[in-house]
Amino acid sequence: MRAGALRGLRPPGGSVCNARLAGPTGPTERRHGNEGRTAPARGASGSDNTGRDTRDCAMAREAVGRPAEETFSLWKREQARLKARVVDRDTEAWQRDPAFSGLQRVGGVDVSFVKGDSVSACASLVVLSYPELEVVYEDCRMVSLTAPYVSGFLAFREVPFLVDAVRRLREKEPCLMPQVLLVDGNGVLHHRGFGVACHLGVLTDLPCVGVAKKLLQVDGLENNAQHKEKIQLLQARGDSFPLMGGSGTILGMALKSHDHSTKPLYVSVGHKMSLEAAVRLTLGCCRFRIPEPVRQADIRSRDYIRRTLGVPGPPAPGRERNQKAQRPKACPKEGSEEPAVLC
DNA sequence: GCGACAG
DNA sequence: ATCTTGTCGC
Repeated sequence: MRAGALRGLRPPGGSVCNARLAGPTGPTERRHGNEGRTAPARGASGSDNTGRDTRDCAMAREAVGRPAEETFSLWKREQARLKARVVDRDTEAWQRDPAFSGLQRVGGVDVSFVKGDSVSACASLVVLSYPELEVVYEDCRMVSLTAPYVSGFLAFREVPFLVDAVRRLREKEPCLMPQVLLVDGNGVLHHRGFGVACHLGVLTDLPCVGVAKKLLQVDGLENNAQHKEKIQLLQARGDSFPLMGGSGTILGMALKSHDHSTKPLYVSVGHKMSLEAAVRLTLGCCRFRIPEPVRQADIRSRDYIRRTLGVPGPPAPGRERNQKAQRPKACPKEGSEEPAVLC
């Protein structure tokens, strides 16, 4: 990688012992459709389903167990409140341009996990030049998740750390602020029309696109035989078909992003962008099946975890990898081959 | 008991 | 998300 252009690398953050957001669950939980199911338990050894383990270690880990029903009420209210701020049309000039001229920086975010742990994770934000798709900024940071994964509420688990990353970028390298973010997950293709891509978009005020690897089965959408037939009809990179919800609204598009990929991507509007532009941009960012910004965020966050856990050395002092060129350049060298992505 | 389930 | 070896293909 071009170390000279990378910034924002940080030592692992202190593992703050956050209090759990939601208390242990009672046996009277009610579930609605496919939503709101608890993530698979990952107890060290024989895990009992009595909810005991979350009690015993309530101070140490969290993000396990099912939140109280009251928490879901709060989360739903918050989603409804923020949903009113979503803009589902193009707001920037480059979005209307066939070649996206004017677009220079595309961001990608992701959260990767430490294998046997549902709390420790690495949140990453990368910025790539467009259309070169070269990484010009990287920020990986260890975080302690406080909320468990519950389908329909992914944002409450991951978004706070992604907003933090955007804030750090805004403070330290505002010139590298991406003009759009590709998010691993859905936008308006969601139980309540407000997925993680919308959530992050509203909180950062950045255009966002939701890119999911699997179909979220909501509003009548099903990964059934008919859906699979449509997928098989996708011939070449760029082929797509609309995902129409029960109300007749188009919630997103299934997109074949690579000539040799069987599974499509599920693209939906996050914020400040039309579905048409979202699909076109996603395709413009694909060297492989996964859009490069999201792919790089994923690769780098996993590498960060591997390096952080793999090197037994002192976790605190011996940090700082080869930070060759600290300054990527607010002013790249004359005649440099650096893509012109700066302000 | 089995299956479903954005990440 | 993560657990996992080889395997098929460019």
